[in-house]
Formats: sequence, structure tokens, C-alpha cells
Amino acid sequence: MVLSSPPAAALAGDEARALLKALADPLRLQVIEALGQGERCVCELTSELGLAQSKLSFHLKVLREAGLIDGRQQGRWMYYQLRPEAIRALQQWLGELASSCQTPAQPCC
Amino acid sequence: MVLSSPPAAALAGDEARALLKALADPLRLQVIEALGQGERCVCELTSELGLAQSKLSFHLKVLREAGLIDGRQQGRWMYYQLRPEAIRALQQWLGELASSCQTPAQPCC
DNA sequence: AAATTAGATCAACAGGAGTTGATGTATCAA
DNA sequence: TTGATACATCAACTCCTGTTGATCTAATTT
Repeated sequence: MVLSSPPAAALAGDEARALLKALADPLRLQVIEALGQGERCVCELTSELGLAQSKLSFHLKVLREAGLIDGRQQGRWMYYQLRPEAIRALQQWLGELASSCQTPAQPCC
Repeated sequence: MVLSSPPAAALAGDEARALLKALADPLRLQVIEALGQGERCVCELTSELGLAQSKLSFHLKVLREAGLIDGRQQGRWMYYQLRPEAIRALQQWLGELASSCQTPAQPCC
């Protein structure tokens, strides 16, 4: 037996940090949660979250660059959807961080 | 049967965000990793990571306020240790976030 | 082709987070 | 008590992140 969970390529420290940072913003978290209910176009997110267009656009870019969401254009509209693998990958990374931390409680100084 | 994993009280969104933010800094991540190998006093962290004292102190405070580390004073020294529960709690929170995201792929607009 | 619309991008600004060096406080040693 | 050590805290500064309003681009409609 190899692994019980799907592949989900191991995250580099930098990628993990980018994900952490991207998720650490309240507004972006709202976007993530909104996208959790399915693909949305920007116009819908704008009204759903009550945001200025350029503000939302800025945060969508951050999320996209971190790999948390994906966008596809259809006609005049831009549809965004979540990439749950990214969240799973971060979760796994945290698991590894936690298990590398079974403090043997050495003294110091 | 109730839960397969330890209690780890569910995280509020704000607490989760504080943890994400605290972990999203490269220097703080180094501190976390150093503490992963056991309790350390500030003097040791300072030389181990090659940091200015006040700089380290600042980041230790951030980590402590986020609940990621705990400090205890002993004589003249301050010993810090990891709180792996915090990492586990965040990991669990991410799991919940991910599972609330099984996009039913609704169209929009 | 001209006018609309969706959304990205940009420049200017505002605020918050991190850095640095100095000072403060508590503990210990002499 | 005096001096030294470990660490926290503070003030000033820098820099990065996010906001706002304007402009730009591409697709669409008329």
C-alpha cells in the first residue's frame, strides 16, 4: 500500500506560503466560500459580495496566482471556479508540518 | 462513535485567519520549524536563525498571539515551544473548507 | 462602424506589517 | 549594590498590500 489519499503533489514551502497568504485575507476567504457553491462569473461575485469591480478583480488575481482558483472566459464573461486540490494540498502540507513537530523536548542554553 | 481525531475545538474564521497569516511569513515559518525540534530559548533561536533580537521578539509575539507557540519563563530565560494542536486545528479547518467546496457547478448570469 | 458591456490593469494614495536601534525591566552574578 | 544578561517594548522608518477611480481591451449588440 502506498498512499491512502490522492496524489496531490507535495507543496514547496514557497507555494504553501503563497496559499496561506492568499487565504489569510477576509475578502478572499469570502470569494473562496462563494465559489465553494459553484462556478461564478465576476459580475455575480461583484453583486453577491457587494464589491467594487476593480477590488474584486485584484483579489481574484491573487487567488489565481496562488493556484486557488481557475478562470475561463466565455464570451464577454469570465467564470471562476475553485481548485479544491489546492486546499487539499495545503491541508496535507500542514499535516506534514504538524507531524514533523513531535517535540522531543530538549533543554537548551 | 463520535470523532476519530482528538477534540481540537473547531476554529472560528477569525482564528483560522490569524493562524494563516502568522504562518504565511518565511521567518516565522523558520521559527516554527526550529521549535519543531523541541523547546528553545530565545537566545538559542537568535543564534540558530541569525536574527536581530528585537526582530525575533516581534515575530515570537505574533506567533504567540496566534496561539501557535507557548512561552514559559525560567530564570532569566524565556523558553518557547510549539503548540501542535494549533496546527492540527488549522489543518482540520482547511479540511472543512475543502469539503464545503464540492462545487455543484451551477451556471451563472 | 459605433456604442455597450465585462473585466483587467494602472497610477495614486492609505494603511498596516516588518525592520532597526534605543530604551526599559526583570533576573542573576559579583 | 552594582553590573551584566535575557528579553520585551517603543519610536521612527520602510515597504508591501489593499483601495479607489480612471483608463484600456476585447467581446457583443445595434
